[in-house]
Amino acid sequence: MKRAKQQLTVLRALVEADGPLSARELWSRLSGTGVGLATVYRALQRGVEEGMLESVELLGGGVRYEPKDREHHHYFLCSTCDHAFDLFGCVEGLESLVPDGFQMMGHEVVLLGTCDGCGAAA
Amino acid sequence: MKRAKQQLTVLRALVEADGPLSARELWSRLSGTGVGLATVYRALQRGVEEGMLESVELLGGGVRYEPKDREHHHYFLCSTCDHAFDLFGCVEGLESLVPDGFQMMGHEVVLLGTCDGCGAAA
DNA sequence: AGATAACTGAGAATCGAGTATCATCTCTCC
DNA sequence: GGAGAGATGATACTCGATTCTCAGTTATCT
Repeated sequence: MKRAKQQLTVLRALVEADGPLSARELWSRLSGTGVGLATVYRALQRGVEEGMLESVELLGGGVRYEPKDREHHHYFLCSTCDHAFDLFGCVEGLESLVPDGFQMMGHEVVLLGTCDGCGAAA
Repeated sequence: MKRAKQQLTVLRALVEADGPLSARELWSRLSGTGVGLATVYRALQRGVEEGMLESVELLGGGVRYEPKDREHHHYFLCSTCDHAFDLFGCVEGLESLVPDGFQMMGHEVVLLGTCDGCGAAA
């Protein structure tokens, strides 16, 4: 097995994904390449430090990572396979929800349901 | 210290809160009453089993609990004090984000920023 | 009062996510 | 070819959240 550019392997997998991936999720996609979990974490941490990646937190706990160059977007979280998909576009009317005295700095929208693959299989 | 209805004490604190609380958050609000952390967890678990409570997961990891009888609502998460506040009202246009083949069963909206107290103090 | 079952608090045990360590490997530069 | 720096994989470790265990407490019923 080749050793050297494992971190690139990790970043490439992230760029090719259709949504943010958790460290474990990424690792399981790379099983077969022999990349260690520690290397995945190292690559992610370094990607964030260097500004190429950003971490996102959705419902369900874990932190996920994706390339930083994507425009503003939200996520669809499949309750069956637990995978998060990017959704481009945004919603209106959020400001009207903010109570007096509160300062809104950002927002997060997550749609829940079943994805293409899981819905078809069910 | 009286022993008997500690579980009720826990549930009452949850009903009086202005948003969902995590087990720890709830426990710290009950410090002074002598309620143990295990009792808080037991009360929460039991409340969920009996259908009085529901657990919600927001960004930031932890699970929070709130009474189940509240109407559809969303949350404002204060990045300073990390407390979640209920927001009543909802947003439009979510369906347009759903990709073909995906089935949306629900959605979650979280506004991020600083709450009344934290914003005023800053 | 006495018996019994449910409840409780404290702390130990468990679990998963993420980090640190270390010996080995690979690349680069002489 | 050899030395040194950085990268790597396996694994031990840390940390926080949650659950389990157990002995003592309290409520209920008689």
